[in-house]
Amino acid sequence: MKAKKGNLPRIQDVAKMANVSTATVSRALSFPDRVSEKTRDAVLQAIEKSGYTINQSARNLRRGGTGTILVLLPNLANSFFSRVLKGIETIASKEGFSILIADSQFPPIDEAAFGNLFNISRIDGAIVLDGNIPQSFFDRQNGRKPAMVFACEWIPGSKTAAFHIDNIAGAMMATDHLVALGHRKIGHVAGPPNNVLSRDRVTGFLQSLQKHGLGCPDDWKIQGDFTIESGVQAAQHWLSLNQEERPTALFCASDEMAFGLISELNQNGIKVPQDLSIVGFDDVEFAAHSIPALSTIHQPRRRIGEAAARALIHKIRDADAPPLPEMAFELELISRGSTAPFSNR
Amino acid sequence: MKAKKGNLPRIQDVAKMANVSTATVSRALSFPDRVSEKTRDAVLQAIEKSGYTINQSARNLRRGGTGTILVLLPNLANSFFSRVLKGIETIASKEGFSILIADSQFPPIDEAAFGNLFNISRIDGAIVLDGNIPQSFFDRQNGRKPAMVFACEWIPGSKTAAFHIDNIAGAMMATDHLVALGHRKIGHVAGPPNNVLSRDRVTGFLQSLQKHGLGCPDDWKIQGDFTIESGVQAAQHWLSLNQEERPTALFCASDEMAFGLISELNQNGIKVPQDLSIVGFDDVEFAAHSIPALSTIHQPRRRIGEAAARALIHKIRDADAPPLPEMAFELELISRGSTAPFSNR
DNA sequence: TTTATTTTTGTAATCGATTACATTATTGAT
DNA sequence: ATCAATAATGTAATCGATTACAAAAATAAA
Repeated sequence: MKAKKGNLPRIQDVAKMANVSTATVSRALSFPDRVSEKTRDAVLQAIEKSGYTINQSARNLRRGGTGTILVLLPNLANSFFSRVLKGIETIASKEGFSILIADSQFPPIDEAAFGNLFNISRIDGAIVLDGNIPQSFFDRQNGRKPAMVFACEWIPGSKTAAFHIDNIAGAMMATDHLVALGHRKIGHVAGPPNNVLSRDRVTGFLQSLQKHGLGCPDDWKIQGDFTIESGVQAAQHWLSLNQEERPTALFCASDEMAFGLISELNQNGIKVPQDLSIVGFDDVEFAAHSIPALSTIHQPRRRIGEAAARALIHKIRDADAPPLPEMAFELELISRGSTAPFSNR
Repeated sequence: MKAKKGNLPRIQDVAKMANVSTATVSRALSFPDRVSEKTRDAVLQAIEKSGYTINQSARNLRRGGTGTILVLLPNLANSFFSRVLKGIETIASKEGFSILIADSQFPPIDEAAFGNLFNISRIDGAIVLDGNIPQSFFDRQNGRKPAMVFACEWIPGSKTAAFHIDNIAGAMMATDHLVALGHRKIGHVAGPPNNVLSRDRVTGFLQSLQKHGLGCPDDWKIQGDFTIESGVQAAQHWLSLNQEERPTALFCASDEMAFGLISELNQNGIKVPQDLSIVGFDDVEFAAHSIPALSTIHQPRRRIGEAAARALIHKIRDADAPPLPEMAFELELISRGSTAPFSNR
């Protein structure tokens, strides 16, 4: 009962075995109802016996779709994204899509590489988690483009649906928390300057200060890039400031930076939160288990991933359907051990 | 200069535009040397002008390959894997392969889902990072199977090439370190019992103890599952032990568990390393920045990923070629702040 | 110049599943 | 029992690129 030539069994082989036409086999697989029970059983049995599996390339070619969605993220190694990915995967696999994952920063993606990935013959749609892809990469595409949504990050001004939290509000919550604890000298460790998230978080930070009649001198605004390492550098910067004029609290635009910061301060004998209060952003898994546990803004990463995936699949299935309703993702300030009331000492 | 019907431009359209046959266009793309410079330029120009991109499904169908490799990992959310992934991606993209990533535990993969993924018409090969896939899933396949290698984990007894460190040696290094610090009462927080890594690490742990004439009562062998949460539970277990008969040092089979452990102990007033020394395993990025910084066994995750990808691609290109030479991955004990010499107090 | 060799190009079959359309079988209504 | 309507199945064209084979063009050798 082998397929001839030592090759894989084809739909032809199954058809012959079950004494039906290839069309019937195809229908038995794709539209079971359109086939009588008797033949369906025969087909299924032939499939089982032959070990037939569908040839995806052939199906994709004929159907003009791939059942694959691309997830483009800035940094695979950053644990922040893995939860979002998990949300995407949950939905995608439930809906019968595979996901293709690519890292847009490493190796840095150029137009050619992008064009090769973001191609309707490879993918049905894409979820883009990187707001720094040049808009021109998308515009350059001819013909039918894959469906697309943004998640977490987005390109400002783009019309494409984007699923993300309100970063300004989040930053305000974090800063308000520090103010409420009695801090008046509050600094900020920012993300990379060309990043939308960084910008919104700086904005929220400043809005909160303004609301409370506080200001922030330039050297309390520390430039980082979301990595642990840049948190370490931020600590160096803080240590270099005049002891009397240092902030007594810092809002970090990411948990990772907060960890680097706290660790480096600790090496230098500075205690968090006694000497300095720190709030992070994201509530990565580890935040609850660091020492001290990190106060931070929780964002529902997994739900963001799920929402983005749902919206994308919706768009893939019917490009002209009205988009799914926007949803708001709730933020939550989680107060843990890294923040404490201001004390004069 | 549009393709007709509002559809994507096809190779036909390019051919017409460049006044050559489709065969020539195809050759200009796949074997530039087999085409005269003049026609090549004409073709390239036509491609540029039409915005043509190749239809991958058609190419895959005809060529009988997909240019895609699957990476099957147990848990996307675990930061351990992201570095390995990065290594895989570096090589894969350099060699012109895309990677398809799937999570084997969530949602738990069943035979049908596995068969759907691990299918020669979808992928050219797979890198499997999960040693708990039932062997039967692989055996059940008919016909030509995708190429495959294991990385990090593997199925004991399988003939398939596997790229991983010597876990027994690593566990011995970790345990030796504790012994060298003067500890005599040493416990172990193990990984999930059905996991090859756990088993080898337990073995190495016990071998080291034996070498030094030490033993380990059963209630110093704590069952975990590699997660932070199970580290927290291990701490509870340790705390529940009779104060006089507790281990003074613990070897954790993963850094994640060590973090959970240290954090929970800290909550209960136990200081690491003063009251208890702890070594982890893996040297995840955060290990250098936790408080205290974690002593651990460094494994070159990225290089493992690269080696696995290289070997797989080698196999894909020529299934019968002799396999690439095995390589040893060096381990390193990184001694940081979580371990200290035994003191009687 | 003529012939042999090599390079370049074209024609048309092919990969394997899907589906429009045509045909046959079945069911139900009268 | 007859006809209409519906269900089930089959035939063959099709998706778009690749490539075996054949033909034509260019180059080298005589």
